[in-house]
Amino acid sequence: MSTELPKAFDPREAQKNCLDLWARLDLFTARPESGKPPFSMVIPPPNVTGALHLGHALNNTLQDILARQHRARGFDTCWVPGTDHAGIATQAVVEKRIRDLEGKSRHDLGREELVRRIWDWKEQYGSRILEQLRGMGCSCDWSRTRFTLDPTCAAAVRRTFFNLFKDGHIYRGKRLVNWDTQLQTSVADDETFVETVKGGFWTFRYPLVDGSGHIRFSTTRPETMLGDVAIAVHPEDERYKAWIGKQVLVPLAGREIPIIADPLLVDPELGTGAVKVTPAHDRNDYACGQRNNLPLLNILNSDGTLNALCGKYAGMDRYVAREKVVEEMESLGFFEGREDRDIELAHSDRSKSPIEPLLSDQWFINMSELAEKAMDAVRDGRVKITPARYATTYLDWLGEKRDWCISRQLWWGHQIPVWHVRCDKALIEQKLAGRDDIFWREAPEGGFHLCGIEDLPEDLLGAGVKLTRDGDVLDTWFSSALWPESTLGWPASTADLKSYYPTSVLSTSRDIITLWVARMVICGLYNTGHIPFHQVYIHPKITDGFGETMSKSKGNGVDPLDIIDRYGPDALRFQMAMMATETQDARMPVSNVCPHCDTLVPVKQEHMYMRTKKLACPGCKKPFRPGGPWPAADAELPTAKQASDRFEQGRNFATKVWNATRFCLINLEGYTPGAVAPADLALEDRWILSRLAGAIHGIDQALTQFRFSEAIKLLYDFTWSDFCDWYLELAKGRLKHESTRVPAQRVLLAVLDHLARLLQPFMPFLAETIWHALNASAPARGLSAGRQSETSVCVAPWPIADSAWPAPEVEAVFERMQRLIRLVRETRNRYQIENRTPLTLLAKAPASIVQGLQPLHQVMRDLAGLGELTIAVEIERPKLAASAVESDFEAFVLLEGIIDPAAERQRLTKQRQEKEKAIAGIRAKLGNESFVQRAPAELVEQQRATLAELEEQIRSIDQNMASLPG
RNA sequence: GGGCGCUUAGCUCAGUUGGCUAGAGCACCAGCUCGACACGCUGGGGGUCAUAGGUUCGAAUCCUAUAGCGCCCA
Repeated sequence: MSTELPKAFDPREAQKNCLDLWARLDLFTARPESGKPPFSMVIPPPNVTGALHLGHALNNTLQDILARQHRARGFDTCWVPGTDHAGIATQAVVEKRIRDLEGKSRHDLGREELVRRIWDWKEQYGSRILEQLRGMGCSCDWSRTRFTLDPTCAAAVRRTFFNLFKDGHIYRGKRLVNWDTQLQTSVADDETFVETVKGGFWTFRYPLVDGSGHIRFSTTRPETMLGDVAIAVHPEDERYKAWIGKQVLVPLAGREIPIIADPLLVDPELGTGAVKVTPAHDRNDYACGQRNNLPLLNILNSDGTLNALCGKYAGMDRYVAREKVVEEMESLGFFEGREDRDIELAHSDRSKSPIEPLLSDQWFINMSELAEKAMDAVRDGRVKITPARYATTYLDWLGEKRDWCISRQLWWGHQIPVWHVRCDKALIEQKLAGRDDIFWREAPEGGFHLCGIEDLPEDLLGAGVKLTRDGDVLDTWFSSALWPESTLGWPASTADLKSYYPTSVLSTSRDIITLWVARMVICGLYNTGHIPFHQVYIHPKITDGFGETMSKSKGNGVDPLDIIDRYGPDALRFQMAMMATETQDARMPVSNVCPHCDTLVPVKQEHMYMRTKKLACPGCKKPFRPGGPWPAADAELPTAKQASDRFEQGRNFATKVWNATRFCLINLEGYTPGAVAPADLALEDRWILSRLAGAIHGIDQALTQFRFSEAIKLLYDFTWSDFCDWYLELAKGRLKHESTRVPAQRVLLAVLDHLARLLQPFMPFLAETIWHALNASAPARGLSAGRQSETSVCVAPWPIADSAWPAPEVEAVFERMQRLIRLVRETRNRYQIENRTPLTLLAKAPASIVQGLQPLHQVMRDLAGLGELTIAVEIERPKLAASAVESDFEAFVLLEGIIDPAAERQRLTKQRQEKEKAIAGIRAKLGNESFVQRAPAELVEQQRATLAELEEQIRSIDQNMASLPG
């Protein structure tokens, strides 16, 4: 009953079939009631608006390997998928769309309508990336899919905020933020970019109040003089030492401010050595203000105009005011001059407008106490970070204990559950007595802050006292920080929480160790009293061929969907695992795929950033547009997809495994399942089982330590070099004879069965397809009793090596045989002897080795193409032979009769003459002085090297001639 | 400025606590359509392990310095 498989593995077909099968069998749903030990992970939730990129492909392949391997090992595996609402990124996408399509701003729509529109968008596109992950084979528990804004997560956010507020960890304070005056929101540091703009550098002076002189200083932003609260000088600066503590007058404001000493803010070598201090509008000044207890004077409105504090400048745009201020200072005689200067200015990613540092009211979490506990969790090993060096990143950052600003001036997100009210304290005390779902405290700006677990009605305190809800939303990282417990149902005490929290492993990228990992530990400990995960694995980064991070705007990225399309999901996963080495980031050279002829054209650096608009294919000479950040399809030129030939290895491997299976199934004639007694195992069977045991052990070890690359390499080498190159070749002989066929089939199938199961976590589509092919032809297989196999390889048990398999002595014998066969093959190649011509091999070795090799004689004859084979303790040294002398044997491949010594001598003589001729040519060149002096140095060097090589070759030829008899 | 990492074959990377002649894939060369596989088979060439010192019986591996590259934080 042999079934012949199609010639090649079809990844597309396999993907479709497997996804259907897995969905139908519902294999990935976790079952806390199963009684199995739990293994759980939460996915780092990708942005809802996002699409799959290589980083996702990498991280989720690695997580899936862990999930699948643990499932196979009998763990109740729960891998929670989900997406993140990604505050500003998502809001910006939808806002831009509305602006483009309808010409409306968010203020035109209003808060409620905008949020509704974003939800619409989310419903439409929000599951795209999860579908793509499913297409990669990720075995998430899709029934547990979460979204950071869904009711379950919202409940966790609400409870956490409430508790933190009640416990006094949350406070309201002032902070300098990056203010986008156009969108009128603060933006995070990583949402800004720096651009050089033309600006000015103005020098002014302020008079000392006691009339003893003037102090000169320079600035790039003259309008901020309206908010100056001090002039700072270096304490060691002899020019100003005497003036420290004196008062100067800010002429525009009529304000007297002190001259202070600050060694950190002031560099006495630069400019005049005196610096104006505007703590409300500059980061460095702010820090200086904190150090020196200076007041904060905010001079800006949220739209970038000057505020009421600025007198006659109030309401004026800051850039207009800049000019007016200079004019007035000049008319007062305090202006000294201006020079042009290039200014490095931060701009908002979203609106492209210049960022204004602005002092504003924000909500903060005080980190002093919370951070310490999170540090302890890593220090005492409850949370283990791999690679260990990243613990430093974690600890250093938490050690700074910088308070976490959790408010954002956005509409998309969890609105802060705090209501402001101004009324008598007595009223609140009276109305809220006995309420444990509402907590209140006095607000620093006057009135009270009320925090509720549920939304509070406006008239909570009575008709005359209106509650106003805080308009800000929480930082997206706030809800992400609760992800491990919120996805599992906290604050409710659910079965999931009980079974799967703390989670087993968190796998993520190194650049969010601080933003995300540290905060999850903080919140997990605070909310549940337990760490959120036992292990943190930090995966490497994939860069392009030049070591640069891949990005859309650079056009140097590879789209995983293109890779799946071209090479299949298993090839993508194979390569991702292959690249996950411990020490360093991996480069992935990127190519454009010629749309005309499918040639891979490597991306060069000059092609990036749309610098090259048109490329000619080196293959078909036709033009195309390189892939990358192109705005829209070009009617004139087809745009290339991007790919990388690195993925060929995985594709080739899949084909190799496929064909090994095919071979096996073609040779199933007469197969019956049944046990193979150890005594019935041939030497090569014992060898492959020993190798298999080694591979299983190595893969297990590697995966425990997150050495994904090592694991897949072991599997690759075992499959290709041991199983295919040797074992299959050896089995061919036995499969031909009826007497030896059945045991050979049984072992072959057993090894292939193990291979499919080992492959499953890494290349699940391939493994599953093979599994089904095996099930169709040999549903019962295995060494012991011919075990009936599972419907899906995903639930087939992870291989465990039999303790009887490892056989180092067998491996030693086998390895000796391989060396002997290679000697014959090498000789054959060297003398260009046809495969059909039988050779004679003589080997001299100690008795034990002679005996060990005895069972392999037939196999050696087959694989080396030997007519005669003698391995003995005593051998007469032959005259004409290729020889190898090794520690455990001496071997000769007879050439007598194969090669006529006279003809061989003639051949060698001719070869020698050719070499001599070449040498003569090069010597002539090198002897020519003008060549040596004027030719490029590397060319000369290369010629010299070639000369040396040729001379060496001549010596070898001479030795060969000398060994010829007669 | 502070921290972390990297530099090994033409390219991309392995190389675990120091230990035989430093490995793999791709690329290259030669030869193979022999009943799994040309996305393949067989063999081959190719490395001063960034540089300079040091520790050691022994260093790609440990230490110091230098050069170059990358990332994070300020």
